[in-house]
Amino acid sequence: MLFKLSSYSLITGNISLEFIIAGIAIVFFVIGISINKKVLHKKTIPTKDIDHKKIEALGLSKREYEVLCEVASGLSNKEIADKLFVSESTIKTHVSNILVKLDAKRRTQAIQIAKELQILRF
Amino acid sequence: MLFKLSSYSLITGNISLEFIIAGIAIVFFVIGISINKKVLHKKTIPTKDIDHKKIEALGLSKREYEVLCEVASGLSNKEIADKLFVSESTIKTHVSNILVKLDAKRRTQAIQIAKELQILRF
DNA sequence: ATACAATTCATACTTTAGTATGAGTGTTTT
DNA sequence: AAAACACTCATACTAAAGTATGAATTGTAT
Repeated sequence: MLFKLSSYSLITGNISLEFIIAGIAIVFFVIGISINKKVLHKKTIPTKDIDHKKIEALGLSKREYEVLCEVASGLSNKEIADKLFVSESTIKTHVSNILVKLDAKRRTQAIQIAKELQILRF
Repeated sequence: MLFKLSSYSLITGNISLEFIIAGIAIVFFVIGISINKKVLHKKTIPTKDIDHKKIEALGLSKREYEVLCEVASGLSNKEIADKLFVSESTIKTHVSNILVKLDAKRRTQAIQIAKELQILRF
């Protein structure tokens, strides 16, 4: 196919040779991109860094975000309380506020939403 | 630069024209791959596919794995029950069995463990 | 100084999650 | 056929999660 194209360029003359070469370059440039995307990077997903601006925009305080991370790691309120040296009551308050700010009904949903918002790592 | 290359091909004559075009194709093919890799996929991490063998090894049934996915998406037992057209009681049974098989104390922990085991997507 | 936000905690309450147990119905395996 | 398994469901219970309300403390901005 490549040789047919080059033969065709000989027939049409030198006038549009630059355009043909440029066309080939563009085609293979695109092929290179798509090959790389579909073959070599078949098993990748984009992972952006944590969006600190979005955390602020949501009105999440430093402590609330800290609690959110622990929730996402699978800890119970009591376990988080012990880890952060506060009462379970305090964690409950934080979690409640987190749910409101993330518009979630449950902590599991909060985790999902937080990840979609790129507030939490995967 | 592109036009200089094409001019060069005119000077050298028609003999190696195919090779020059092929060379250009290869060059831009590689450029396409590298551009795609370095610029567009700067923020990517490898994500393995779901390890179905591991699911089996854990003894998770098809239905249990189905429930696990819904749990991870942030749904409540009742919501999962409605989605799968079974009773909440059934979902509770499934979740309980999932926790035992994943050695988790809570559903949030089960989600974490499942992701570490590459049983769930991120 | 005072208004404000963040953090802490408690108490009381409702809801959801999770456990234990037993059991019925299919399907597959031996 | 009988055993084994997967799926279903119920009831009753305990534990954890989540809500509502009020309040004290501390640091910070005005």
